[in-house]
Amino acid sequence: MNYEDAIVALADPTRRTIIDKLRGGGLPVGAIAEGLPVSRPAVSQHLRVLSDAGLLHVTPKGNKRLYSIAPEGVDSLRRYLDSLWDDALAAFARAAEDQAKGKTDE
Amino acid sequence: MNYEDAIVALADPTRRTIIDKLRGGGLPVGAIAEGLPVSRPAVSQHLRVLSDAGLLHVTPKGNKRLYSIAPEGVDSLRRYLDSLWDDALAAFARAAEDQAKGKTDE
DNA sequence: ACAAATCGTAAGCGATGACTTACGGTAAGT
DNA sequence: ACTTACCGTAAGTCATCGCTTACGATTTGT
Repeated sequence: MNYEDAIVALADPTRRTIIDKLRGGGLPVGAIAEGLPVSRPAVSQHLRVLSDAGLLHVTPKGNKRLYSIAPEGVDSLRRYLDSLWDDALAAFARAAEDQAKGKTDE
Repeated sequence: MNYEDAIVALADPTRRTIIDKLRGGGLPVGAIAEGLPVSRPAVSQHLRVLSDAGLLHVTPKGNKRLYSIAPEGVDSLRRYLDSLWDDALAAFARAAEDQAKGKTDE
């Protein structure tokens, strides 16, 4: 999906700890909220943001709702950073080369 | 450095367009602000945030100041997402396996 | 059928953040 | 030396965001 929503979603520290809790696998809302310093509705709101950003999958399981990390969402961000990484390295190499050629001014 | 500051810095759309402008190489503040819908001081503030996050290098060049992307900062975020990507894939595979084994409930 | 559990949503509040204008400071040009 | 260009910082304003409490909906258990 669009990496822009994903990066905004991951900018919040509470949402990152939620994501970290889901690294081992899917969890219902109650288990996610357990131990967190915020209320359960707050967690629900965070889960909404993460889902809208394409970072989470939701599977209704009877009474509960299982949230799990969506690999595709993570991958969209990964690809953005990879392209940024490539360009940054290329620009850095070019700058170093210019520096070696004595192009300190211009 | 710490990927947390980096992800917060990249969450802002204006800061992302600034980063995009620097993909080709270092630029002074004036050139960066040119064409942007915000004032030059606003750009300066954004550059400060990006620098503090370890995403930019600053090289004073006489009158001007050249800002360029710091590959190390981008890499810190890349590593975080790679680890998240690995865990997400593993959890996904495990969930698919459990599903195949008929563990739909429990 | 009734009670309890699980969860999402609405409304309201306080804090953070992005922006503007105004100003000061340093380097380059004449 | 004086002016101009380039840039960072301070102060203040306005919108956005994360949080809480209160409530409603749906599902499970008795």
